[in-house]
Amino acid sequence: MACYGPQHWWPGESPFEVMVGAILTQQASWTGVEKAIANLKAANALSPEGLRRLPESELARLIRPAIYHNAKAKKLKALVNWLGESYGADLTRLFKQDTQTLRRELLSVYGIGEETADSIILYAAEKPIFVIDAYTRRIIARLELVPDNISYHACQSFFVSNLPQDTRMFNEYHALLVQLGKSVCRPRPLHHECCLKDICPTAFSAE
DNA sequence: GGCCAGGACACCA
DNA sequence: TGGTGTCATGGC
Repeated sequence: MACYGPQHWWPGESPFEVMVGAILTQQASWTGVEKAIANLKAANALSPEGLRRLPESELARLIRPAIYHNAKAKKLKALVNWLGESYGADLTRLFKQDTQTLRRELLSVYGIGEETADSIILYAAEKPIFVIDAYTRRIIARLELVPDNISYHACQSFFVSNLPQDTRMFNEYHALLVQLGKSVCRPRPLHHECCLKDICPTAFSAE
């Protein structure tokens, strides 16, 4: 359990940094995302206003290590423009809405899909919602807890119905799933699942 | 040199 | 509505 202890996942220094990271990490490794965020910080542009005043081409150049830089520059521009126009770039105003309203709002923004929206809600707004990513799907499919072709919503419901509604729990559980998912990529036995059972045994008793 | 990583969107049948 | 193409870096 020690090696899978508290993961301190999503190392963003601010909610806005988490939001930017959530978009940059789409189909990308975190190492590239870290470099892109470092570039934004160095350019003093890691803020809603900072990104808004940055030309899209320059923004794309700065986030180049995160791959798909042109597409993601467009998405980040859409995010900060929406934030400015709808919430005066005030994240407190955005996050004080109830979870489902916040989710609908985020999903209306170009470039934010279900996983990205849920990541923002959990890690930036710190509201209890379960993030379903490729690793999570891979693991529960391997464990035959759900059908292979399960939808995002159904997969999310599986965890929500079996876990306490606790932000820290969802945060830690998701982090552990990603760590486990990386292990599952290699031909390694699934004894790691004991870590997840340790946190919430009920999730694994429901088959 | 090839594969793949913490997705989302546009387009088409 | 579901399947497919596109985006397009960097580490291993």
